[in-house]
Amino acid sequence: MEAVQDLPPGTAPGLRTKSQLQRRRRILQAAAALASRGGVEAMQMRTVAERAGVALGTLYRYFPSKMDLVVAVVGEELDMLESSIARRPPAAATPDGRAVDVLMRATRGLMREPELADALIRALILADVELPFGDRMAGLLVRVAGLSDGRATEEQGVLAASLGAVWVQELLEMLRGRRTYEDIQRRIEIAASRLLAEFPTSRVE
Amino acid sequence: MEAVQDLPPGTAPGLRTKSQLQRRRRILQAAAALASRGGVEAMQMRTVAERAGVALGTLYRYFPSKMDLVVAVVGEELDMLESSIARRPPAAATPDGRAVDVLMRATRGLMREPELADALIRALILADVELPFGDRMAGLLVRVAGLSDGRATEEQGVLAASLGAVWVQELLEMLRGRRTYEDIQRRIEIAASRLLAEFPTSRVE
DNA sequence: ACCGAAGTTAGAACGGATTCTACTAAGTGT
DNA sequence: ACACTTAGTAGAATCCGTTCTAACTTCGGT
Repeated sequence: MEAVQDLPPGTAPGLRTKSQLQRRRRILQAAAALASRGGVEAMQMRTVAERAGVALGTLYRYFPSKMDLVVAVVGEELDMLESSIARRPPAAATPDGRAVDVLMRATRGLMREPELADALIRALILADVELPFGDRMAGLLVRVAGLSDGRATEEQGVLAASLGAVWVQELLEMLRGRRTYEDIQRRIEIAASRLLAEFPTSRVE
Repeated sequence: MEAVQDLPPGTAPGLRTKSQLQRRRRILQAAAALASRGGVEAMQMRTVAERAGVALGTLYRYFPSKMDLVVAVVGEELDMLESSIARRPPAAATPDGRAVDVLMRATRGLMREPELADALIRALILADVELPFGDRMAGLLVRVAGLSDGRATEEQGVLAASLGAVWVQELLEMLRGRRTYEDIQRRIEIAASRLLAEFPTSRVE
């Protein structure tokens, strides 16, 4: 948990050779594939290593713990969400509408692989690691809500983070079978309308 | 072999003899004590059993998994919070003020035993178990916000649950060392003012 | 007082994450 | 090419949650 010196925990900084990048990719791919079947429990470190054609020790060199691995997988998913949003930005007229749009798009994405989603969300919450997940999601929401990109006020940041928290909670409830997609949509809309509607200062469409 | 029907997983229903109640109490106490030191990892099932003067198998008979044990410990903490609130209800004038009051009181309580808090929160979020935690906290907030006790509208429920989600998230951040008590207070106030201020019926200001 | 069911106990056994060891392969500077 | 640090491999070993076993108690009913 401590001595993580220069290995790539997050995205992929100092990987020297090409074969290392490929190893990393193979590992992440194997992990995601396994998780999207049986969930966390199917994604066993031995199995991931084997499936990635890598020794167990090597797997642990790349990802010091199972959590780190899961966090990395989540990071990739987030990348995909962000690029999807860049490709087709939310069109709703109001800030809260756009935020709901993004969150529900992410929800649909996760629902496609419920086992994976379950593993990811739980690991995220558990992680001791530096995970810019909340921050990243909040930043995404702030941006998407159409607020001044660079200079969101603290209040805006707090509100976006709050909406993110609510979303995560609802996802968890869904994974526990206590919410349907429609439930989540309705509830997120309610929360978003309170949290994000008409920001104090600037620009409304 | 299968039909293990009425063992006390949750609170404490059908415990026959007095000695069983005492065993249960000793177990919970040992668990809480251990967790309030080294956190989850210090609260090992073998250690709990030993410290409670009970065989490992017995521990597992009372609490079928570590999670169940943690959930039970949390339940006790919640009991204490609720009775504390009954004893000295929040005095603020507005619904959101009262909610903030309750949440910050709970926060202070948890801060007193950070390791315990950490273990509990994480386990709770992870738990597959039926845990009326979110519901219980949301119900508490609804009640405390001074809304019609029995007949909170769906919207009110959603908003209270949302505030609960935000609070849990902030607690997690605090346990990760990324928030101070003051941070949390400020952020919860911001979220609460949006989520709970001026419920349909009673408008202030 | 006795029987059978359910509760306890000490301890072994199992499974999966993580760590450790001893060894081999690859890359780098000279 | 040569020494050397670094990365990778196979597999044993360790740790902890959980399950299983076999014998011992406790308790309620008769």
